[in-house]
Amino acid sequence: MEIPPRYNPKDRESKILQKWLEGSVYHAEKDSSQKPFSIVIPPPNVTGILHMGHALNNTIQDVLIRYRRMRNYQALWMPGTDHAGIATQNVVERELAKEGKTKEDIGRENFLKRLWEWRDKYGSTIINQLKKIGSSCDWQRLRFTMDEAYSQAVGEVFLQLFNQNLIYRGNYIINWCPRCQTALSDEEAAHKEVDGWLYYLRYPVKTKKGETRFITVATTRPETMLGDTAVAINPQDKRYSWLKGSEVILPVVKRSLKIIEDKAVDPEFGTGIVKVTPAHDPVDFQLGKKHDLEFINIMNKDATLNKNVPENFQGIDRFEARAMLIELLTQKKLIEKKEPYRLGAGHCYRCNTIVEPRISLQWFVKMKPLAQEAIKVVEQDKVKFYPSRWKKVYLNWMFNIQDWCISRQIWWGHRIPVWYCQNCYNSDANDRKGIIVAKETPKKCPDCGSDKLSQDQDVLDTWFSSWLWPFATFGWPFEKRETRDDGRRTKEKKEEFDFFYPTNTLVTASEILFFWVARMIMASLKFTGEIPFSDVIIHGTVRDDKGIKMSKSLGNVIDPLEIVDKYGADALRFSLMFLAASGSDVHLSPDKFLMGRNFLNKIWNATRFVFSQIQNKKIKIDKLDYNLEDESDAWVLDHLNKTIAVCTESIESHRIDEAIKTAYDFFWHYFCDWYLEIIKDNFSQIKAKNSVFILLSSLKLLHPFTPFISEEIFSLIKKNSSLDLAEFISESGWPKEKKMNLKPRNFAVFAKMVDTVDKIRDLRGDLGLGQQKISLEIKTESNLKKFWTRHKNWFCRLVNAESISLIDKIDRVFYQNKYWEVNLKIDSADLAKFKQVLGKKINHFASLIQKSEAKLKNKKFVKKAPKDIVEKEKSKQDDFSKQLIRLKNLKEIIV
RNA sequence: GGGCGGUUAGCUCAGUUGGUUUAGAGCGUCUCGUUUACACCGAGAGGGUCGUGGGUUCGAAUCCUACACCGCCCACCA
Repeated sequence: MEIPPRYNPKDRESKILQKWLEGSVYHAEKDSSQKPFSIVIPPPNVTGILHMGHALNNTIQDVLIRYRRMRNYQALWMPGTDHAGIATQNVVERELAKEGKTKEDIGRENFLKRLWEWRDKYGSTIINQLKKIGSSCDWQRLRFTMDEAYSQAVGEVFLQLFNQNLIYRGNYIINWCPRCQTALSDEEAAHKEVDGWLYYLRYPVKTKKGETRFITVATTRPETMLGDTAVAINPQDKRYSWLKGSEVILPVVKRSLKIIEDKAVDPEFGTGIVKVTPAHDPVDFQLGKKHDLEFINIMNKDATLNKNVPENFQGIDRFEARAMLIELLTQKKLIEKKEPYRLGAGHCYRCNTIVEPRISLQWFVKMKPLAQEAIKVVEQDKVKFYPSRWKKVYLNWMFNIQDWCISRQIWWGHRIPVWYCQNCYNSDANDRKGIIVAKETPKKCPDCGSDKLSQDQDVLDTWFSSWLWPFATFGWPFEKRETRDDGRRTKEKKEEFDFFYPTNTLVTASEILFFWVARMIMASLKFTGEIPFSDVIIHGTVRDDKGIKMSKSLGNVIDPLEIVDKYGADALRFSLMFLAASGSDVHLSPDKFLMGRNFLNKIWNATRFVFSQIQNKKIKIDKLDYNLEDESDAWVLDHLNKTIAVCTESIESHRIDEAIKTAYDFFWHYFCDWYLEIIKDNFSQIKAKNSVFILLSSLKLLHPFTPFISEEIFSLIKKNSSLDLAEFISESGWPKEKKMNLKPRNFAVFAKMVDTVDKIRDLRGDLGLGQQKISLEIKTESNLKKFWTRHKNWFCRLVNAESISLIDKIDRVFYQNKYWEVNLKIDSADLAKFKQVLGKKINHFASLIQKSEAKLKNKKFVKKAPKDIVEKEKSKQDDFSKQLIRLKNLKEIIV
């Protein structure tokens, strides 16, 4: 067997991936003999291209899934993509624009055709990328939110909610994106601070006595004044009591404004008088409803001003109109002043355009009734968040939940399953007459019998389909059809659903806690009567090395696929998991991935070493076993056992970074740096088998994190041994602690030996010995002499010594512990330097002793602290004193 | 305005219920090393009054409190 000295992931990963996919290793099915474990993927947008956030999110899920799979669960990771209404439509619209066309030019039907074509061509891009980074989803189950079966679920949910009066249609103020030309939910209009101005406008007033006075109102959006229908003051505000009975005239428009009083007006802010624009401000909208004001919509869909404003403003964009107005009002001396002001403005989460509050006829879901149960399950920890602080955030949002605007004025998505009777439907009426909600196209209006029906033009918010993801992906609802569109019978599907659902863990970023996680909990409880998942892991945001969120528009992204290309998917995954402490943000720079690459190379070379030795010595590895030849075997096994325990416990408690750090540390710093170094010149058959055992155990521990290299080496071991191994490492089981009769004293003594190596190496440095060979004199108790003889060879090699003599009388002690004292015999040394070091150490120990003494002299400490702590302190002090004496002696002798 | 998180070595971060840590890791810096697994390596060094001030305690990086700075989320101050 020829193993090259460098691991080259590029060659191997694609082949391994191929093998996995062909072997259907990641397909899970109902199997009553096994326990289920399931995760649904947060479906990436079909338009998605893998970014670091995806890599982080999916690697965490993959670690959990691979771990469970190895623990012999039926581990199902349900994959799929989201149709991403606005985002996808935008992409195809841009494509059309390149051809000089708009979607209106080609019509709805053709446009949808284009969208499906686009999806078929590019929609699997991100899926292939997920495969490339090793995501072990059950790819046979790939779902899409606009699949036929999935769409059935969406329709069913709309119907149920409508029938239960939880969906209604009405004219309300919503967030309107003038660029996407659709309504948005509150969550989709991200509030961001914007530098702007607070303008103080003067409105003329005709008082009861017929005088003309002025009032001043403050606004950040002067153009909305064209839609003003009132001014409001606080009823307590005596300054303006004179206003009652006067007439306020809206400048430019010359409309008479109502004067209303409302507690909502803060007398402290601005001038204490508010201009009220009921059709273009959420607060004013409420005021308008309350005080029965006139609602004047002044904007078109694209935020140009409409025919309800004076002619010279019609067709002008809102911001241009603002500038024009300011100029005009300035001329008329109707602007008192302007102040710089930071205001919060909603931005479209798809295109970042400032949204416009606008009244329009939309569909809404009543959320309060849905929230009740979803609050309970989280309060009672039936659904748990990791880290737990998100619980509060979730609950706070739930308590203040607002109704959800679900209609979107776009074409790509689930068409709203509503038909209006052209004969008897009246959109202004507050009843449901002439509204037909159905899953199939209805023929006649049930109210009047007319056959003139027209379907709602809008589609549903994308999240209205993704909130069903944990159960709709399994084929819910089950009652309605005999067979599913994938040919499987409904009964089978239902059984499978019962087996895997509720799912176990959801892994997601905090950004979609409200968009998605909260809504899934509500939908699942409502429609399946169960929680969708019991654990929610919320990971951090991926940032660059300056701490700025990675985003394409800022140009500070690191492309995960580039990292895969350069260093391999394993390196990408390893570094991400190593750096991602639970819940905290991940700061990345390209060099962070070197850590992963280097580690892979280390694994590779450890394997190379073990197998080259096995080959050279013609050792046959025919059985996977572990034997204690000497203390080194016990010592390293003990560490392996601890590593397995910690790793397992860490993954179970969602502390993934800790798991990988522990495995890494063991492999590199115990197995490679010590065990392999120790056995190098004593590579016996037992040691060979032990090495293979440890290697295999380590690979299994690492497999969830670095699946490719562990699979590769696993099959390499399989090929080059007579071991009876499973075909894939994922089928070979999770490592168990190997119980052996390990005598504690044996590895305690051995551990001291390891420590002695460290200390002698330090001394070599302190003495400035360079490459000088030394010889050692060791004084130890007689029953440890055999022990020393046994380990002499490797010990000399690791400290660069020629010989060790075991003596009974020692005249100089460079190092001591409770088992032995060591003298270094040297030809020459840098004594000045050493003296300095000794001085430093003497001071160090002196101060430690002082601290320790102070503690022990403190009667309260001795009295109140637990006994073992006090004992420990005493022995510490004892040890320090011994060291101090030794160092002082040494200093005297050596000088 | 409310809430949350952070502040530990030059950088990025661990440090789980206060005492086995004489505050650790990775990267970077410096020194030494090419002894046939690995220079994508090995051996070592330097570097921290754990944001600041109080408090609780025998004992605080760890718990409480106030403050400072940084970041995030929510909210209808026009």
